[in-house]
Amino acid sequence: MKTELKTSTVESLLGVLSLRPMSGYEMRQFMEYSTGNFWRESFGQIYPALKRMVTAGLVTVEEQKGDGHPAKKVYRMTEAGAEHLRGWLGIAAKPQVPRNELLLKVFFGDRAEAGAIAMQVREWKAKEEVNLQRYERTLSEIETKFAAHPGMPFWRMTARYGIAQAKALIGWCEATLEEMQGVGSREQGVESGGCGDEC
Amino acid sequence: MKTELKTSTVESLLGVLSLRPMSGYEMRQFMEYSTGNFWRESFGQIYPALKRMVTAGLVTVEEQKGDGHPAKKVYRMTEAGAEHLRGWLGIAAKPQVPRNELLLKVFFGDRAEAGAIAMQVREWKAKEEVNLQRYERTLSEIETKFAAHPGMPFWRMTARYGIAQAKALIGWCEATLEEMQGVGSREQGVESGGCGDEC
DNA sequence: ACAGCCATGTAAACCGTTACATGATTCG
DNA sequence: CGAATCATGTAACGGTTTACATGGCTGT
Repeated sequence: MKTELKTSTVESLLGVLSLRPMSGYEMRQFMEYSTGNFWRESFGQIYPALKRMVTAGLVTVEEQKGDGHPAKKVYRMTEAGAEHLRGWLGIAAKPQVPRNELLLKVFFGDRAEAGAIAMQVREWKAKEEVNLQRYERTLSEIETKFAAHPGMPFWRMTARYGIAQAKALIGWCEATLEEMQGVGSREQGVESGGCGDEC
Repeated sequence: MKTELKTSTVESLLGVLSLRPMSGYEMRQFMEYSTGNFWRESFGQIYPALKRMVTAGLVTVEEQKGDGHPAKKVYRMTEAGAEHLRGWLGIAAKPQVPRNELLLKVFFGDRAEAGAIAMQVREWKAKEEVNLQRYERTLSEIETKFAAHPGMPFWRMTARYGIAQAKALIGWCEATLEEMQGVGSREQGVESGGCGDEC
């Protein structure tokens, strides 16, 4: 029934518009502080997408000018848009190609200068600890400020996801750092990159 | 000192070549079963990158033909290549833009058909459980088959990362599913996508 | 014979960010 | 008056996947 979906820019914008009518500029701002930890769109994606969405009848536009601000185009989701969003919410998310540069560096850790990888793991741990605190603040903010909103339980779930993930990563960093104490990548000996006959 | 790095295709190939000389085809195969869970490259990236790497003096090529197989180009890392790899391993990994489509759907969960999101969380949990088992098999395989390899401790760390992550996600899925029992997205009432004045 | 793997490469399409261009308003 | 923010849009660039083109060898 649906033609193959390749990306979710349109759907993420519909999701935001399902909360209230907004301009493209506001949509980006909204995403930045709400879904910013797991989804964001840039203007280069948003404006062309909105144009297509109008053509497809998923949204309507209304220009607001002359009320003090610069001209603003307010988009409003149509019933067709709501249906499109519902349909998208019902189908499984496409699995994403995994790419984790830090893990790649860890994997080749014995090729690195001694201590180089451990330092990065420490830095990453510090960053995740900051993230964890932020997620926890976000969680309590969601619970207090949007207690009455029907979306609140779902927003809370996404915040808890961040918390669970951050905690797991911090734990992994600690275990990894402990193990790296006894390993010592390429202190001596392994000097040539020319590759002997290991493997 | 280093000119700005934009991507890590070249470095990932150097990492693989630091283990032993290989053809482009073999590099992809190797990545698929070793770093496949957090890093992979496609032929469309690999072959052009190898060409550039030869020009830059990071690797040398040697054509092997007439030994039964189709012609094969075996690449070997140079000392300059090893140095480049070491340099890259020493600098911090660029933070990646987060994109998690499932979380985006959870966030807009109250706009979905009742049960639609819960079903996806269940499916995701099942998938992560399969992953977890796979990571655990990988871990014991690494420990037994490569016990003597200097890279082993690092490979083991990446496997443990997968295990830690999978466990955290399974836990989150369970908590989320339990909570969704009491929520019930848009059973009745919220019919219009036209957006009232919530928010 | 045909499928499937080995092996290399190119071209097109797509996705996405960043920079640029423009201009109004607001606040210090 | 200048900087920051509001606001919309386009162009260029770069990264990545997918499909295509080619062909030999291996096993059933």
